[in-house]
Amino acid sequence: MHNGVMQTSGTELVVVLEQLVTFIRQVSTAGDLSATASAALHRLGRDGALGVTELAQAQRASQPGMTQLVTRMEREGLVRRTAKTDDRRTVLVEATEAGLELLNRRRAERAEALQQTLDRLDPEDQAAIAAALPALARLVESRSSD
Amino acid sequence: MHNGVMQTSGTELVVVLEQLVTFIRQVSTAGDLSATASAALHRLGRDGALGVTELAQAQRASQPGMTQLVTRMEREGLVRRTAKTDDRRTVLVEATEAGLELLNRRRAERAEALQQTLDRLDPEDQAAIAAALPALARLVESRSSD
DNA sequence: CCATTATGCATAACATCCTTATGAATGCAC
DNA sequence: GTGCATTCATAAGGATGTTATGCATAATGG
Repeated sequence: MHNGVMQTSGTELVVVLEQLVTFIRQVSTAGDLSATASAALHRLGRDGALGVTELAQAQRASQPGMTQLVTRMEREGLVRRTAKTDDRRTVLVEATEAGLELLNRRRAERAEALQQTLDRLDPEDQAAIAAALPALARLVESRSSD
Repeated sequence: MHNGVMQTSGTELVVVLEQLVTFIRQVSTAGDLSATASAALHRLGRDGALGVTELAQAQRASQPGMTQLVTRMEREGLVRRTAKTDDRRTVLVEATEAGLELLNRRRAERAEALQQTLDRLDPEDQAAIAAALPALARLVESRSSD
């Protein structure tokens, strides 16, 4: 490549990401989750039990909306409400086994679809993407800690 | 780890993309578009005028749903309905200037937010991402032509 | 060339999922 | 304890999606 300045362009990255977003959105069909439901379940899978208000803020959703979403997901067996021992106002929400399994299934759907597309690329392109993965991981990492 | 080949992993890419997706979703606030509206407008901006049914299929939405969405976006001045000369059943939908401008504004929002995060990365990470951009562009390119 | 069938869009009725406003229970500060 | 803050739930309504259906136009086949 160049040895000069390799300017990383947010604009170019956004254009690519926009298309990957629609791609991913169309591929993940298992479980019939709304966007908010998917994101909330994802969060619970990563961070463990959270309060309803906490979860709502994390998803930029209203607290009543999150209460209702939790009720729906609870009815479908994806999450469980538990009491917080030291504060009886708080309701902790955690993913059930079925919820975690659904997450994995959806991720597998996406991964497989992506993999098929990756496999059709030139080896050099595949290598370039593979080489950028750690950097992209750090990008989202630095993002989530604000 | 256990082999020498630089294997591009769909699974790892999906994990990173999932987080970038939520990031982007939270950043794009201009115009207050639904996910479907954003995707449809994006499509119109890229591919020009399309029929309502065509547009619905592209977004995996129902045709009546797309009719209603087009009606709403038309009311907001984002798209325009025009007649197709050689088939009077078909209604062609195209983005207006205001629609295209809104697309650009949303993209700029996303790009700026991403850029700020990119700027905080190590130069090597920035370079790795920049180097992977053409490959990622080809990835989505090969995707959209199916 | 006319009857039949297919296609494309719109409308109606309804479901889902979000919002704001508000209430009830619990915790905290004084 | 009284008053205020916090947390979740409920109620009511709005936005946005769905399926079922109708109407206009086009294509097809005797």
